[in-house]
Amino acid sequence: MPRSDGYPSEYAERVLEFVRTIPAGKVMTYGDVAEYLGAGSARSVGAVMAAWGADAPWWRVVFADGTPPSSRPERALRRYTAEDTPLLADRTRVDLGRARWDGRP
DNA sequence: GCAATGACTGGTA
DNA sequence: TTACCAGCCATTG
Repeated sequence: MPRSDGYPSEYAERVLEFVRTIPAGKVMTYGDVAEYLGAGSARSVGAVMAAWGADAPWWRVVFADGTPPSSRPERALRRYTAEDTPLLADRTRVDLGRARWDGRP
């Protein structure tokens, strides 16, 4: 949910900008985003995604175990199929061993 | 400004 | 394996 003033904080903008740089077929964990960003924490990144993630590829940011966030996991799984993101055998979690982005082009 | 909230994580049992 | 816990910090009321 956006701020009542309708404008994201500077921190939120940085998070969203970085998430948009994650290439299709790759993912990062909340903790990774915070680390590469050099600010905040996994929890705070989650807060930003919950508030502003709708305008970003939120399905490319997952829990540390590869589980996609939100109350709409089916939406995320559909994206992974479309982007050829590697999944685990159960097809409910991302295979972080192969899909985790190192942050380098 | 303070307290509660949560799309987090790693440790412990 | 699952369940629970303390620490974490931007956001909200």
